[in-house]
Amino acid sequence: MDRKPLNDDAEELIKRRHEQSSSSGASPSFHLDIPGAFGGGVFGLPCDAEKGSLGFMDLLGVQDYVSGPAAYSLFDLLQPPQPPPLQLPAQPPPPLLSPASTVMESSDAANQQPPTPANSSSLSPSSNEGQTNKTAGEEDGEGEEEEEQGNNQEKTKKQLKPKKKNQKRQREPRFAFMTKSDVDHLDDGYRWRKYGQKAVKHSPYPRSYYRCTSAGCGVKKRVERSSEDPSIVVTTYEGQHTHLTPATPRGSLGFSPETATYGAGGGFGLSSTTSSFLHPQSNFYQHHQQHQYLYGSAPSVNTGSSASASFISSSPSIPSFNQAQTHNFVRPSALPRSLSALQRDHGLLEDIVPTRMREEPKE
DNA sequence: CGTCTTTGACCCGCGC
DNA sequence: GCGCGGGTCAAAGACG
Repeated sequence: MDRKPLNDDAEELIKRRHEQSSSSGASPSFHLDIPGAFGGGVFGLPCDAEKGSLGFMDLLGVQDYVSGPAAYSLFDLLQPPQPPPLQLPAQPPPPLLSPASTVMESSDAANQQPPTPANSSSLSPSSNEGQTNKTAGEEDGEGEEEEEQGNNQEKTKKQLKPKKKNQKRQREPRFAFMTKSDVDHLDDGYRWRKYGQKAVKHSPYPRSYYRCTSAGCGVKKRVERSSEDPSIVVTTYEGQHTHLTPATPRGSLGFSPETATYGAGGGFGLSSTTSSFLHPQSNFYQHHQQHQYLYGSAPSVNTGSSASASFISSSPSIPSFNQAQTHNFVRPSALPRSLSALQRDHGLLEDIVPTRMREEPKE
């Protein structure tokens, strides 16, 4: 499937920005203390969405950040309180809930596409991207299915897919978040199969590649530990889940789609009922308790718990998970400050998070 | 027995 | 054109 490195247009943009602003210094890291975060919601977004004042939205904010001080694109997008999509979880719920800093793909951001919750499956960036490359089913998500079916044999040889050279492959929307944890692979409720591991150039820690095991679901995620701060795990999700719940309630959360609200938002669902979905038994829950999530953009919300997480996203899809929260979210008064951790990260973050983003927003 | 992880090889895009 | 790095495949092994 996707073979293209993280070089989407967006990414390039990001990189450019990154270069441009590569200077900076350090920014204070965000620590979001979300009280119910881990106990209550999937991503720490407890039922009270509120707490959220920052949650996902923050991410969005970041996005803007990336795109430019100009605006809160995602924010705007999300603004209209949309009915919580209760259906497809488009985005994989990152173990943490509140994304702190998100970097959206510039292209998307620019387009400001409203996140379509329901469309999770089609997360298409509706705009152009989708068509451009995705044509023949090269996509991760749906495309994969086709490939698998039809090309299995051919594939045997390993990726032979003739791809059009002219077209650059577009990657699915991606978003990354950082978590402070001892565990690399956080259980986010979905089932993932590890399909590769690679050494990361600037990091002593390898990067692991996972794919959602659900049939037809091409969501992928990469997990990498920050070289600078081994305690930080950077997880990048790519694509949107085409199924409601974790593929198989096998080990993770054994909840059914119907009950899982977390899926509602498209992944990060933070619906008010979210809390119900976390079972104390679930690994997820445990993780929350054990890990700290760093929120890059979060101004201090805080409250009680000590969870910190940073979120970075480079995809338009992200919004999807926001939606759930959309109705409750509050526009962060302040842009994401900076992710100290991110700044240091040289791995995925580099690709995904523009330096600028990591820095303090300067106006 | 089925599923998942590990691991080496291969392919691709990009920079030089 | 070449080399590098990233991403993916798939066989083999490990595990429950």
